[in-house]
Amino acid sequence: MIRKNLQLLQLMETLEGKTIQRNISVGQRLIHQGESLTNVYIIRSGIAKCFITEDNGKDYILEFLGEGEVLGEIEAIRKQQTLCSVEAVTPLVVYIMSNAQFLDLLRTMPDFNIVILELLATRVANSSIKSARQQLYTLSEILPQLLTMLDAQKITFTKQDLAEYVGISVRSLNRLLKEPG
Amino acid sequence: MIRKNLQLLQLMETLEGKTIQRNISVGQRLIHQGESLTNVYIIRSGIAKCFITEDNGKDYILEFLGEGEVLGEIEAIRKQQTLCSVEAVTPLVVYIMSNAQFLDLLRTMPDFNIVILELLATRVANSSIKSARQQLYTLSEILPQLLTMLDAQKITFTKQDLAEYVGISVRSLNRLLKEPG
DNA sequence: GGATTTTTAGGACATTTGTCCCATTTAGGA
DNA sequence: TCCTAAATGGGACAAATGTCCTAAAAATCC
Repeated sequence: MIRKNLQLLQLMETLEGKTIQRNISVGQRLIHQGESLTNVYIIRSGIAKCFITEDNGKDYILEFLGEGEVLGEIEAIRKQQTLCSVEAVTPLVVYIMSNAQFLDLLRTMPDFNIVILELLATRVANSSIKSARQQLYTLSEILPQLLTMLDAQKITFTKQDLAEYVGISVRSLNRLLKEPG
Repeated sequence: MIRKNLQLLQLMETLEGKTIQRNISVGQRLIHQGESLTNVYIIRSGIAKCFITEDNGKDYILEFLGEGEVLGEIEAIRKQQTLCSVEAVTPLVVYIMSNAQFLDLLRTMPDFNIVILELLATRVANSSIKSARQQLYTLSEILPQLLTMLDAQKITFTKQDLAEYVGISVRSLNRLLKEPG
């Protein structure tokens, strides 16, 4: 539900001094879908949501990202425009490095390289599992698990965010929250 | 629709002699979901489908993979069991290397490393876009694009495969193919 | 404190999709 | 060529989800 990468977080701590940090307040948008990025961000603390806005105006939340997760790495590696937007769900502290710096670390620091490889592989795995679940199960089968996960974290999401995460309308979400119990 | 990676294909050609090849016939399953893998495969020719089977017995096709695409790299990098199955849709020729060999290439061959990084980044991007589309649009909005793509390729998929790719039942697919026209 | 905006809840109806089933067509094997 | 199995097409009904709308509750601002 909320991804973390403590390994990378540790690694970033060893790099302090070489990186800049910035604070982002709730609701502020760090990355705008479709723009060109010049920096890569790594979350030091807080939670962000990463979402795609489609032409019909609807949003789909891909993931909630927490400590040690990277933003903009896909774009830096592929040298393309951003495919999603990122917004702070709680106050954020992020490390900032330029694309060039990021690519350089990948090239020259084996530990960093392997951590990013693992992170990307994990992203593929998670997003594959998520979309398979959403396509093959009814929401009433998925929701219980989701609610359990939510209980485990201390943050409360808005209904809107929850609905966008599972890819349904708020109306349907409300219905589901009522009926099965 | 059918992913390819010509860059990696070229790279593999330069490595011939160091790798083994194998032929896979139509319908044969190369990778079984949940098993432990000891090898990484790279498609030299042909098309494979990569799919997840859920507990309720339904399948969801993540991608169709063609020339230069890799199989089992996620598992080799993460050292975990396979998250999906892979089956030959057309006859396949694949390069085979051991996990150790794959990880070694990543470590020692910068070109290989960057190609795999790009490939993983592209996977994340594609799968994100695919699931956002499927959640936010009605199938009747997606199907036309899909059919256009299909036309471009020469292979014909079974209705079953098509339905599993878009995550609906064959019945619904048939309905959609009738009505809008 | 009162006004305003955001969030939450849910009724009513339309649309989409699934399930179950059966008939027809196609492809392959003996 | 005949037989069987797989693939295709579609009817009828059920279930899931969306859309539109309205009202109450909660949060925010001045």
